Amino acid sequence: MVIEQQISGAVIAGIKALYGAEVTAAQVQLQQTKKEFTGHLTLVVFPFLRASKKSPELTAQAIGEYLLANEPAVAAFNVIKGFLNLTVAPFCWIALLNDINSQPTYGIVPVTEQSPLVMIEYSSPNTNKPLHLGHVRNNLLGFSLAEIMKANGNKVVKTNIVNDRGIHICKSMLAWQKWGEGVTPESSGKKGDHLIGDFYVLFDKHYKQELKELQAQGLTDKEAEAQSALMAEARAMLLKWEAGDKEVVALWSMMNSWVYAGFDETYKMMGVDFDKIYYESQTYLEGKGKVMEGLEKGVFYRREDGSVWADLTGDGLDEKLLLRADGTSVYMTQDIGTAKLRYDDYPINKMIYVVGNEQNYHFQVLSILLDKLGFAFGKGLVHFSYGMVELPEGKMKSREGTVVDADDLMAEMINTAHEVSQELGKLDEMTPAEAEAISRTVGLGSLKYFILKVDPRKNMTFNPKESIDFNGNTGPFIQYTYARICSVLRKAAEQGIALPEQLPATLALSEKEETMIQLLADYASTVREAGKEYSPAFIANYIYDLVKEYNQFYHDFSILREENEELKKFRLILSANVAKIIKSGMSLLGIDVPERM
RNA sequence: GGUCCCGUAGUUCAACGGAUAGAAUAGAAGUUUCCUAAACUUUAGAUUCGGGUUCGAUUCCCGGCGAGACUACCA
Repeated sequence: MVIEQQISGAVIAGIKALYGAEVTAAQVQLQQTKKEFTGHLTLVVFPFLRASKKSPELTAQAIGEYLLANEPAVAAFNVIKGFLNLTVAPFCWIALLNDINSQPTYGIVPVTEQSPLVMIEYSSPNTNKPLHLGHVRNNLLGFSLAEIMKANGNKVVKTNIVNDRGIHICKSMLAWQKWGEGVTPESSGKKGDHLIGDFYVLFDKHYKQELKELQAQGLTDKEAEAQSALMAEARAMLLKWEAGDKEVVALWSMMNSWVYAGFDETYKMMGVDFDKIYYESQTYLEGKGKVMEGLEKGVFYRREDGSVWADLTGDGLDEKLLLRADGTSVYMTQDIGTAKLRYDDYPINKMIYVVGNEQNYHFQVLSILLDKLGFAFGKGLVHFSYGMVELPEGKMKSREGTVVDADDLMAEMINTAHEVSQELGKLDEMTPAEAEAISRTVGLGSLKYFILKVDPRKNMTFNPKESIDFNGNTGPFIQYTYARICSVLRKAAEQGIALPEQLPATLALSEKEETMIQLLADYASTVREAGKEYSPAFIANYIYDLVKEYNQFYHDFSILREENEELKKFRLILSANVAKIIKSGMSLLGIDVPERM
């Protein structure tokens, strides 16, 4: 914030004047003063002891006196051990609030023609099963990250690479042909992605059964797998698909279209979207050319069996297969191909992959390979690696049926929100449509905030049995505060109170009010930080702090009953700006805030 | 075996190397003549262990213990 920079500059000048030493801005540690102490900002003086050659207390005292005499923004100071607590002059706070109030998009850096272009890949589902809790974290993080990058002045292209080909898809197709021919999403009343997922499970069930029977005949596990007729059929189908067999491709297209319709519904409910979707079926042959190029340049090498490899032992990694002996691509080859396609399509300055941390190794390798192949962006690619969502009993396992389905989860959250709202009597004066909308906003807000407030890199635990809280550090708590501020502002408008654009600098504020302004101003640096660290959690935790502080403020001061008109207007403007920041910050998380609830 | 992550109140999460490690929940006790009580106030409770670097370590380094991921000619 502005005041901080100003004082920071004064400190640098002060050290020079007092001790003749040059210090960098990085050495000036200005942090918010802890609640137990008097002051707004605290300077840690330990880094300056070498220059001052005095005790921490004396050094702090000297710097404090210098600032008091030379920096008008500093109104008072006190020294505790090596910490110099500074009190900022009241007029600065009013000026700061006036500044924030004059900017409808405070803290947001505008995107211009010259802004760098960031491509963010996220979601990237398989078309053989519906989205689950892990995808929910991916989607929410990806969408929020895109919003945060935009807020930091980047052009953003959101992209999704759909894994729509391969043996797993064939399994669903085969199961449908064998045990469900004629069934459609309409006839079954199921969402397309769920229907296909069911067939995938059905295949697995029959396959397991077959293996069991083969093993009963005395075959080993491996022999049984090799002899499985079902698996052989699936493989045959994949070959037909790759050969462009009309019937197989037609079936594949039809079933995929069901899945996409299902996914679209889920994405819509979740509130996420994409600017450009790539399909693996259209890109999986790309990359081969690049690998051959690398082979010619001598970056890669060919083994006797014809397979192509990259030797990464020089980078501390292993050898990596890029083309099978039969010349077909693997995952890595495809990622090289899609990278090339994307850079052909867009002038990308930075590429961010939102992919779980189980693929850390893959992206480490990809980065090196792209770099070796001469892609300028290779080294700079960002693998936004997020942790797993675990259940109390451990990792989600589809085989054990412990997967939490995304659609079910969202429906349940909305349902719970409805029940809680009803119990609290919040829905009494609403039409069914309004009640529905509020339940949805609150239920989804609760889920989104629950996931986004956690440091993305860390694994997190989700307990489906204990539904997500609506009290405390939660989405609804923030939404509620927002709605309440809206209500106060509505009442003020009804009373005909007109708010001025600028507040007079002479207004005397309490400590609490100054703290609120300080907190508000921090929004800008929080957004910067979140962009730099790729962490929506910073935004979430900041908003919570702001809201918690505001709630106490709200209770301590009766805004509308304040008799001093100037003060009343100040508090209304402060409240309006808190609401503005809440709305802005929550939108960076992809969470709606209702004006009434 | 190798590489990489992680370990903080009962639980879920915080803490650029900075002051007495913060919140929320669950527990105990309170606050509705008052702008929305999904709120507020009080209370009790934690850094896996052992070294090192530092004025100062939850944070950085080394080692032990514990949990997880990766180490596929799957994607």
